[in-house]
Amino acid sequence: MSEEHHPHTGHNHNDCIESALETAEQLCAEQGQRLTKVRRRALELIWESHRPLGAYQLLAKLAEEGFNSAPPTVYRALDFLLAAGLIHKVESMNAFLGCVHADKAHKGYFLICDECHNVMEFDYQDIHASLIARAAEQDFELRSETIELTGLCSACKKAGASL
Amino acid sequence: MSEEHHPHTGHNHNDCIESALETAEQLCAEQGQRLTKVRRRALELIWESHRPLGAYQLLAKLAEEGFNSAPPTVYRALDFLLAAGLIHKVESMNAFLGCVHADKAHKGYFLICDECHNVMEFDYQDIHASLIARAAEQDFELRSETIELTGLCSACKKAGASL
DNA sequence: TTCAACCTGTTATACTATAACAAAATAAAA
DNA sequence: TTTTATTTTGTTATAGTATAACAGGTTGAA
Repeated sequence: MSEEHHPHTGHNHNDCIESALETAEQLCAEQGQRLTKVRRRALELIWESHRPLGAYQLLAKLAEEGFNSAPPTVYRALDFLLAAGLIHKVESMNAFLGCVHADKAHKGYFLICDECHNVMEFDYQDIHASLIARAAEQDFELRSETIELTGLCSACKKAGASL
Repeated sequence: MSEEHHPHTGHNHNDCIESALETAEQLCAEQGQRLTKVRRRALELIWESHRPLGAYQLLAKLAEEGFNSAPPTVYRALDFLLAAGLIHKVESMNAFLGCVHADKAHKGYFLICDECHNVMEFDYQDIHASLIARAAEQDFELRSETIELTGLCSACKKAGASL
């Protein structure tokens, strides 16, 4: 596979994928979870995509490689990866994204570009704290947070301005 | 219709519905938008439900009342109401909820109970400001926010504790 | 009244996700 | 090592969510 540079951050995405997979192996080993072939490959394919990947897109890729091509195959793999905290689901897109902080418990907050559909994950303690405080005022016990912000990313803003 | 009291806030929900409908009429009139029969009734049915209502649940209710019962009917009404800011979509539930502040532009932030599936809308300027600031740091121009928090509401927490 | 814009009817289909049960693989116990 | 229990995968079917495309009707303005 050739080196790829992520359009927005300019990092080497291959390194990302590798390190994500290593982390996943470790994490599963520690917790006695099995990162089977299909689960591992699903995670890798999700990471190889710069954008969130839909379940059926993933299914098609897996099918090309000889994996079973019925929906339950991919949804099971996704359920496993979600439960293990290795990926996130972007609810507003019905799509899945590699989690950049799989090694520590965290919530996924996303910036989603309307133009290029790239997604940046960010993690912010101050926002998290505000949300918890807000919920507590209503006597609400917070369990999970879906924070998905859409708009224009830096690159697309520049591209739009130059038209 | 009999008086109903909202399970969580104890308010008279009928008053809510009435005032929501009035606001909707006004808003549409001001903006030269047509609140047609099916749109009006859809909005009313969404308000009559204490919980977010799925598109096909809404479709069934409309069909019972003699409206056309094909999916585009309900999705068109929903699209209109969403665009007018009269309802919100709860992405993590694929369901729709009356907007409590239709008269002023705002983002919908939700507390969703895992047990009873009731949803509370809240509106918080400090969180909004934090999110904008966070996005700006990434040179990201914010357009819309999806904030959906799940957990246990006050009532269900008490019910659970007494088991 | 004629036109243009908008709204609705209708059929078909695409996309997203899960139920239910059978078969195979793996891990642990005997 | 054989048996047993548990987990994972295969397979078929179906449920649930959403839109495309085009025809027909309504509304309001020119």
